Amino acid sequence: MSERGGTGRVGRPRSRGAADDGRTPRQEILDAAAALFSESGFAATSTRAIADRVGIRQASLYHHFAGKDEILLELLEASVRPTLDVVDALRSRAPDAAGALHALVVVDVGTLLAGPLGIPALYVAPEVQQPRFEQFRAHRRQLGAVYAELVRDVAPAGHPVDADVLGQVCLHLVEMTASLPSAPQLPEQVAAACLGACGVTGDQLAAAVAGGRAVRDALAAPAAAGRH
Amino acid sequence: MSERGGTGRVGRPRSRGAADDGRTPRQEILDAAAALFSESGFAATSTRAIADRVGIRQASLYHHFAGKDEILLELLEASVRPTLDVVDALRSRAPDAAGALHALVVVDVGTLLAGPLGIPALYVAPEVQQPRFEQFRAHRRQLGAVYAELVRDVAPAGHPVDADVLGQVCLHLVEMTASLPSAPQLPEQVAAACLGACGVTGDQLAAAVAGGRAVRDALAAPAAAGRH
DNA sequence: ATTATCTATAGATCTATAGATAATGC
DNA sequence: ATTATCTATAGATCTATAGATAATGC
Repeated sequence: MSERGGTGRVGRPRSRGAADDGRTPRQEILDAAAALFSESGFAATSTRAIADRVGIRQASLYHHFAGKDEILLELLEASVRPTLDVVDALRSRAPDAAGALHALVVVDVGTLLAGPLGIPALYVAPEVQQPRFEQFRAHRRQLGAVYAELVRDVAPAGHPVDADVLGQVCLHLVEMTASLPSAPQLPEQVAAACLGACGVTGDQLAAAVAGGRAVRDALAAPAAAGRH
Repeated sequence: MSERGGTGRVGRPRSRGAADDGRTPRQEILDAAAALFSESGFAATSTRAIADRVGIRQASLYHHFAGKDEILLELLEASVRPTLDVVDALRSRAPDAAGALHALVVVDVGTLLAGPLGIPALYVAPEVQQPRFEQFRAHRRQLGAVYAELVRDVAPAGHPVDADVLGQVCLHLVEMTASLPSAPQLPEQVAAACLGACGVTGDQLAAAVAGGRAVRDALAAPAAAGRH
């Protein structure tokens, strides 16, 4: 519908010609910034470096973003939004808390592994704790609250770890996964580690794995129908 | 032996008089830098800000450190050195791998909680992954190797999480603890979570807790004697 | 003489704005 | 007319060095 006129695109051409995949300039900037933030850190990455990597001039960034903060904020939000979008459907379809926790971890890890791998490492960076990124942190807290609730129902009575601590533990384990060397079934492994931390191992763990798989299967098909 | 002359100290006095605790200027700088790095991040903290906090001029930092990198490197090293120093004695006194892992986690978490709480969050920061901090990363890897070995002997056959993954999991859990709100018995809680992730819960966990405590008790007294 | 600080500053950034330019769209 | 880019640049940093200064130590 928009690909009418042919080759040309609106606006002054770039001096270094645009290497054209389908990405919008905005997406090119996000990709370049994600790579550089992961390599060098947010504060150490200049707007100049981002623009160079995209192949535009430094000032041209400001046509697409108000500043560096806005770029990082969008990268952070993009890393939690897909999981938050699916969390209600997931919980409503789960047979029990352990199945829900397993499925949530698998989905969340999968989402993070699908995005730029360096982003979750920035969640705990001091920069991101500052007020200018409060919007992202509120979303992450929202996700953390879900982990906390599930964990409370999963941990057996007498388990020597507080529910609050376990919630944080699961959240962090999920987020650190993107920094790990890739391993087969990584999302499932991390889910098993989380359940273990909550005191669920052996046969109970096997049951939770099955429950988690069922939830994800249930999500795959009817979710699309439910959206209509 | 050095406190002879009385009140005065060598060198030109500070313009804002030195608020004298026992700390050396070098330690004052480390403390100020740790606080600022934790609040704002390494790259975002200027040498000016550090100097201001200490109460000296920016240029005076360079009398004590070659640059900002050296300050961070020392903070990082100070956070792993105590645990590395004790790890051999700890392993040799442990009844089994589970007891050793429990004791190691408790000691390591305790060490990190005793230092500036923001430092472990910097371990995963992109800046610290760069070659200039290789010395610290080598030490952290050394500690990580110990976790990996212990975990290999702790996890029961058929546990669905790879030993490599578990080693990283334990290391990260230990390190994230310093960012948690304080909770009673936090080091022991984290140790229990690590053992759980390795598939050890219930009675086996209780045994490991007892083993871990025995190791730490054994370390407390004879270690001092053994050093003579 | 030695030490720890100071003042001053060069050179290298880095961010964000103002305004020009070269395309397409109507 | 609208859009996406460009060029140019002001103003604000920030790091690291050079050299002066004000203490103590011998």
